[in-house]
Amino acid sequence: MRDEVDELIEAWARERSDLDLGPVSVFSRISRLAHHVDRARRHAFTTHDIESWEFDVLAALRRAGEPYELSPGRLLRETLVTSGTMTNRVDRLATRGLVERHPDPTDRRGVLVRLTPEGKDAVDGAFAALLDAERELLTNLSTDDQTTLAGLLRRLLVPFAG
Amino acid sequence: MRDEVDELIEAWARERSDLDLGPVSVFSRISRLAHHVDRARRHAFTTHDIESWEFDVLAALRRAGEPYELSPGRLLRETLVTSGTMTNRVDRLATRGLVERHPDPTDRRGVLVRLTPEGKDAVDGAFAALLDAERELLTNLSTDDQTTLAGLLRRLLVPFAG
DNA sequence: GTCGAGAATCTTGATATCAAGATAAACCGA
DNA sequence: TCGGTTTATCTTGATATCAAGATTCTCGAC
Repeated sequence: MRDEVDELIEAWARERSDLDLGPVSVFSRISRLAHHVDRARRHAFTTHDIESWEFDVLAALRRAGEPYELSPGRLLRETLVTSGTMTNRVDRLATRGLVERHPDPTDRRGVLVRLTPEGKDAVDGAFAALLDAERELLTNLSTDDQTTLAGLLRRLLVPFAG
Repeated sequence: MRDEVDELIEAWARERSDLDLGPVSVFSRISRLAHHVDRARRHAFTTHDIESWEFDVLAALRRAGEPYELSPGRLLRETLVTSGTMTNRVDRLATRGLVERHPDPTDRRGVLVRLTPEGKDAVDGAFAALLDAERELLTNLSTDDQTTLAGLLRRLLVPFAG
């Protein structure tokens, strides 16, 4: 079965038979998959009246466990955005009542962002919907294939750790 | 070897042992890899005074082959952006002299975007740099592993074709 | 031929993001 | 305890993107 990237690579091969296009077969697929999955995710969240960026923040707080509290700095490292973006996100989530800002008792420069009960309900509902949608996308792969794939992706991701 | 997503999944498992987190192990890695690769790509392009979005458009024209000409509609489907975005991109590339707009002789609604010689040089140089950078990221994988990975990713991507 | 549905492109307005800089507090060596 | 460096957060200004709508043209049915 052919995909969009097969065509892309054939086109390149016609024009530049001198190049090794191996990297393209991996990274073009990763980029394009990320784009499509992003759309699917956004769609899964519409039912739950939540946006992808909101989920990313709420989920980081949720999986941190009780008392569902992290600093903005920690949140921006978890979600791969810049500090300005995180300030803006927390502002808007606080306006919606899904998180609250509290002063960090151990560091007067610091702030702790805490999930409200409403935020916890929202993220739990959205996460269930997200898992359902993503499972749907995996139907073409056996459980073993999924494990293999996750393992190979991990090996690409390790160098970016920390 | 552990990666960022292993920690993310362990955190979720601590909080929600009732959920099957299989999909996360695949799609979280794909999203995060896309983000990191995007940064690496941007960095590879800085030397060539070109931006990622510029490369995406120029590359689509380049691999189309002589006369390096595609419609805006075709370009936006290749690069997964909306029509407003493509209008803006072509405007800026034309200002830089890397592409030219020509009327489509067979359809008076239509336009053809054509690569200039400067645009061709720019994209060929940038592509070489991109392949080098991406090859670097693949050093942890054998050729066989890369083939396996590309094959598994293809099976995820096929449903999005068309 | 004419009309209406659909297609191709561009325009507009709103928005989220980033990079760089500002501010304030903690830390640490002398 | 003082001063300089680092850390944490927020602010600012510029920019790229998207969604929705406007415009212009094509094409087939009748």
